[in-house]
Amino acid sequence: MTRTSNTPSDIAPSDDAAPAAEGRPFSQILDRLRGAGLRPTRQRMALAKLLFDGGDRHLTAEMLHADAQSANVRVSLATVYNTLHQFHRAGLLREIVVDSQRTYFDTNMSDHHHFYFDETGELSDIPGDQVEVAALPPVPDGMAVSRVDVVVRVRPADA
Amino acid sequence: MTRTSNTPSDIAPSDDAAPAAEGRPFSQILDRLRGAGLRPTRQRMALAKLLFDGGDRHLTAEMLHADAQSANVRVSLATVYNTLHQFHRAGLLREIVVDSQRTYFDTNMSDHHHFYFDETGELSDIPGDQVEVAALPPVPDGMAVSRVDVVVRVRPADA
DNA sequence: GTCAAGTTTAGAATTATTTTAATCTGATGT
DNA sequence: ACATCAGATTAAAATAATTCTAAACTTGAC
Ligand SMILES: [Mn+2]
Ligand SMILES: [Mn+2]
Ligand SMILES: [Zn+2]
Ligand SMILES: [Zn+2]
Repeated sequence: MTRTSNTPSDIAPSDDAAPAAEGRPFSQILDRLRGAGLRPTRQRMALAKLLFDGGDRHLTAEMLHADAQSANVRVSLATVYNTLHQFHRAGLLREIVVDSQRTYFDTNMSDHHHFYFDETGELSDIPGDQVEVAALPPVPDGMAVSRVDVVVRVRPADA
Repeated sequence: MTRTSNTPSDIAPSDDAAPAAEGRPFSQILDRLRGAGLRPTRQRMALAKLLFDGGDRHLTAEMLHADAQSANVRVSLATVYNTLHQFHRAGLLREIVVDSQRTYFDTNMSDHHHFYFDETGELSDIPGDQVEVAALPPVPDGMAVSRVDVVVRVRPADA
């Protein structure tokens, strides 16, 4: 039992023998970070947990930061930004541009597109197979497509 | 000849009998502004000219402001922003989001999509008929599609 | 020409994000 | 366990795009 100090004991101020309301996949997250060459620090672990534990999410740095505070995780906003970008580079998150003035990160890495609700600034997924982008024109010389984004902007239908 | 002071005489410091190198469509622009319920002020006329005189363009407020300065048109950046948004509301310009941190305006109002060159931050048009977005999923209840944007992100092919 | 409403603008304010530089922590070697 | 240091976190300052404020100017109508 050579445990140095790896155990993330204070990720949330819960009892030691927590009721496992949501918290098994520690090793999963750990592996994910390790696999990405990122040290599993307290804050990265906590953020990863918040990000990946509950289904697909679209969020901004501010939102994740708020989430963290709610969960009694102490992280600076700067770290949230750092972490989001690192996760993005590591291929764990997608960055979505639908609104200048707000950068969204998407935990859903599968091939898909988005509805964007202009009013509320919210995003929702459109499964990749429900949109068909047919017949792309030839890509400019020496260039390669890195991604095709389809954004369906919607607003409340009037009357 | 009841001309009060409508003649935009100092849009550029050129001779009075200019060689017409590029400058006929004054009435066109005038009508466009009037039609949009916007007073044809010196700065709006000048900006409209810069915007609509030479083919399709994708530009930011800063870019247009620089353009104006080059053309010896004195406009504040605030006015450029105001004007771009007014033109947009009036349906003379399209606003494109491809890069948080930069708002592009597009003088091409026809139905079309875009290539986005991540490296350089440039945009180029893809004619509407060269992309087919087939099979959109049902739009969420009470919502109506206001626009479908397809952005093909490209980058230099490596090797 | 007069006047009100609409415009322009300098400069301050806001907001999202990045940078700085100092401090801390995790991993490794002993 | 202990030292060590590259890598991580952070408070605070800096940046950059955009918007706001309020005062000064134009426009269009009468
Ligand atoms: Mn954000
Ligand atoms: Mn801009
Ligand atoms: Zn998504
Ligand atoms: Zn365009």
